[in-house]
Amino acid sequence: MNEQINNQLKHRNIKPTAMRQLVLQVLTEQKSAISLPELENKFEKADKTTLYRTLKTFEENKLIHSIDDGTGSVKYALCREACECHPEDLHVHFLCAVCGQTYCLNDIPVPTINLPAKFQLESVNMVVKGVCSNCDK
Amino acid sequence: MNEQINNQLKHRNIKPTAMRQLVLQVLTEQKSAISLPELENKFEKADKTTLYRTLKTFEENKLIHSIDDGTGSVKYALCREACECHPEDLHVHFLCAVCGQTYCLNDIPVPTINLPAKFQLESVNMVVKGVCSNCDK
DNA sequence: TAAACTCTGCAACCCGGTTGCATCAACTTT
DNA sequence: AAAGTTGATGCAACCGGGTTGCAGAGTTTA
Repeated sequence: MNEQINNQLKHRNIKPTAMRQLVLQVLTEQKSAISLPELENKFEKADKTTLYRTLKTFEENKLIHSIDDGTGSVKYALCREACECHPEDLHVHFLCAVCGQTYCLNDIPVPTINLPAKFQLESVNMVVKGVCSNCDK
Repeated sequence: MNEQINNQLKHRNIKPTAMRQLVLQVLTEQKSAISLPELENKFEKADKTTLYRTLKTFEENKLIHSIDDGTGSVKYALCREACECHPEDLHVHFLCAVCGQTYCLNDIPVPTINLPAKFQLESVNMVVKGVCSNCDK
């Protein structure tokens, strides 16, 4: 049993059940964000609802964050350890129009926006669409 | 018959049928972006498919642009007359977490992003979520 | 051990979006 | 004007992601 996985769950106050360990394992192995339907396919036999609720639990506890890249299904990716999902933690996401993968551009923070008067900012979703370095050969 | 409406359609090379005139009329009256289900409700008797295809035609011809604000239904808003929906035409959108309305912040262009090497940019979707000036009383 | 609680799995549902197909309207061609 | 062509419209049905209700399995607590 991977101790690292359990520590991550513990760190976010998530009870480490077998399902959750497996799901976190899969998420850790991903290089790009993964959707619920994609996650389903990673398992031979796993219930959609359980995976759905697992992802929700992970998101509520800020172990992962969700990305709506406009492809029709929300994708999920691991948060960095210190992440609290506040506006200052947010980064840009990149959707490749060729391979359909969505990547966290962790090094690119979401630019600050000067909103009109009396507009309060809570969060920002910024998705850049284009061709990724893998597909631009 | 509103001549203005017909000119707009003509300007974008869209044949001015009765349905299209009506839909454009509704879109023109909106202060915020409108979704397909919302548009359906604006009409007593109108088929979802027709409205759907009308919006698609409008979008293809750059009369309107679509906004995925993460609420589950795509919203649409009029483009400005000279808009060609190129990256430099893009502006920020604002979703109010209280009233659920989505506004075009036409005066706020999407900030330029320096992508990693070999990443090509096509377009950007930037949605700021918060509380709008109407709800912040 | 019994009670309380949480997690899991199945079934069913909701809803936005989309497609196929038949019909209708408008515009061409002869 | 009749026939033919094209595109727009309307209906029905479908698809797929997301979500909820509920019962049963597993875990924790007293």
